[in-house]
Amino acid sequence: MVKITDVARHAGVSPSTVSYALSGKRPISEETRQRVEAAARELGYRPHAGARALASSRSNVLALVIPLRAGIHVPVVMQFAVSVVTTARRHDHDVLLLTQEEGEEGLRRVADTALVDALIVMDVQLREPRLPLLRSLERPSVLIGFPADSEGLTCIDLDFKAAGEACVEHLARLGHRVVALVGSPPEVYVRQTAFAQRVVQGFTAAADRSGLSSSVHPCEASPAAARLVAEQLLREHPALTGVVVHNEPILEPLIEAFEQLGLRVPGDLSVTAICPDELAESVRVPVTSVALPSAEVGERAVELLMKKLGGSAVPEATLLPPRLTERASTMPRSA
Amino acid sequence: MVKITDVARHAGVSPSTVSYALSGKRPISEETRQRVEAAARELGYRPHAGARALASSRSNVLALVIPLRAGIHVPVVMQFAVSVVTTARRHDHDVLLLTQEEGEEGLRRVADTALVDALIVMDVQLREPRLPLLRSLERPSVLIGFPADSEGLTCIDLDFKAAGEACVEHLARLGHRVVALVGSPPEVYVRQTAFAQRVVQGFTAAADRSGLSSSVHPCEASPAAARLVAEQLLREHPALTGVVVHNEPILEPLIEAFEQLGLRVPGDLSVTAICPDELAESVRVPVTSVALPSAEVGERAVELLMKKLGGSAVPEATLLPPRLTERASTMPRSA
DNA sequence: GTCACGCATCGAATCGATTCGACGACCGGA
DNA sequence: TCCGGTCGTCGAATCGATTCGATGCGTGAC
Repeated sequence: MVKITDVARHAGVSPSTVSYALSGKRPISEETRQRVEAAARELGYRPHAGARALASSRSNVLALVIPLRAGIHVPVVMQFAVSVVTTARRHDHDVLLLTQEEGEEGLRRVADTALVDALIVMDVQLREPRLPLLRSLERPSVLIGFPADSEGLTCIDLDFKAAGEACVEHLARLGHRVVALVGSPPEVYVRQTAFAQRVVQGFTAAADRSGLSSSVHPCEASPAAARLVAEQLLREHPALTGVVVHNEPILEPLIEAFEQLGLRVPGDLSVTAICPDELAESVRVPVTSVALPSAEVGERAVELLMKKLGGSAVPEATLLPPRLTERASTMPRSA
Repeated sequence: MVKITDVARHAGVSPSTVSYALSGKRPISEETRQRVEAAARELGYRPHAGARALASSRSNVLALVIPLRAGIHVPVVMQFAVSVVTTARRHDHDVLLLTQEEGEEGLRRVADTALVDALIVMDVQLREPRLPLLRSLERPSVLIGFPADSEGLTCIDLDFKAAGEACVEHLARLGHRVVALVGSPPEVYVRQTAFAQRVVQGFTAAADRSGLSSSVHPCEASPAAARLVAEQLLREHPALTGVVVHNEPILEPLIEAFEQLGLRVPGDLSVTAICPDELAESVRVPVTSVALPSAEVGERAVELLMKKLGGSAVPEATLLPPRLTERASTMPRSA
């Protein structure tokens, strides 16, 4: 292993000068800097991560806590994770992967051992048990999602309430009067996952405001369950002409089920969804949707952390406004 | 931050004794050990990761390189990653997440800075450009998948060739004479992903051995593409009664397409797949399948690394034998 | 010509653990 | 009683960087 003293000797300067030349934390003459850089390059010098962390009390590693529970759409998590890693690398940081299984003890461990400088926590619940811990850690964190009491924490997410509203308003504008929300599996609501509830809030509020008749239907993430919900909807709400889907895996099966029941999309039924654009576009009938911007959320989350690490203040709440893209699955209600 | 000297003082011993008491690397009297442990617990002592890494030249971190390319089934990657993290934790290690985007430079960086002790590389190609680098690193690695020349490396994966064979043999045993393989998207073959090719090899070899007529059909991962392939199969191979699917996202759409074309599964067409059990069971007609044991592969990969880190020799190749589970999608060919 | 100031560099302390060699106490055997 | 050998503990060196304070040199002002 080549170390800083090797570089120093090779460049004819002291170790501290090497450090300053490479980090730029103190002015170094152009000529010396070039010499140091050349020496480092020639010898293939790589600062030892542990030594650096010890001396600088910065590990340049972020922790990312990912969920692994049922009812969460895996590709979204993955895309988010990739975006976090990519953005972190742009800021010269690496990413340590933690599963939720580790729980609070895991967070405490990586924070207290100084293994990481900061934390990103996904899948935040409305009543989030980890909040006291996160507040007490000496390391900054960013939550993906909004707990009930986010006081003193930094949170970011798509504005799911506004997303629910946007879908309803879009349908209302097209003249639909009876709408339904097909949501996530029941367990997602039972454990009070924040974003699922907010969609319901927005959906219901906007429907009430616009005087629409509305109903909410949780649904398991299986094609069979989708068919059941489709049948139930037609039975219980015969006048239904607008559907909002917030459940990625069943988007396509649900539309198929409707069509097999004799309803054309969008002819008889307009469908909108809250899901990744990629998914909305891959359905046979491309679906009008509010994008789930996982990549953007990941990127912004890392950037918030970097600001906090840099000592800057950041807003406690960052709500990304919904972006609705019209596609082939919605049209004005036929008279 | 509470450090080892604090614990030492509190327990009335020297720092080195604390270290030995907690690590067990030297015999310490039962009584002192208890005192040290009590002190550590009371003060909430957590060894500083950087300091520990510097002194012991072990970071207790593994690197995991995940693919992010098209045509790879995301849930499999995710399940694998989770299993790696979980197993690593059991061995007191953490996991650093790298994307393939980082390339060789990323591998070199984390290895040379001693940020990680060892590496796990997923999505290995037949002609794998990273091999020379991996061989030259001073840190052990495990590859998920088999490159063409795996000499001197440690590789592990499902035995995809045997998996392809198992599917064909199952169909042959049931009396089917004309079989087809619906495979991964073309780009997966073009870039010579090892596992995809091996399935084809096994499939073809077993079909030839059993005197079956066989054909291979790459397929994009979209329902529309599945429908096209279904139509093409019926057109070009009217006598077809057995299908092997090696493409997770289209498993369900493909079966639906067959049924819409008037073929009953398994009545007219027996279908087997190579995919996670979970997926095979969630299809409307549960599919006879060879399991894709991502969790097991992840676990075994970590354990191989731990052995290597411990100085033990490990086998260069670990091929997990295929495990075929009969479900509702296959039956003997009707006369 | 002298003094003060600034820039570039150096030396030494520091970060917080692990680990090696040494030392004292205690034991049993001769 | 003396000696060799364990067992348990300590002290000091070490890992490889960063960072603070100090120093020396050159420059410009008076």
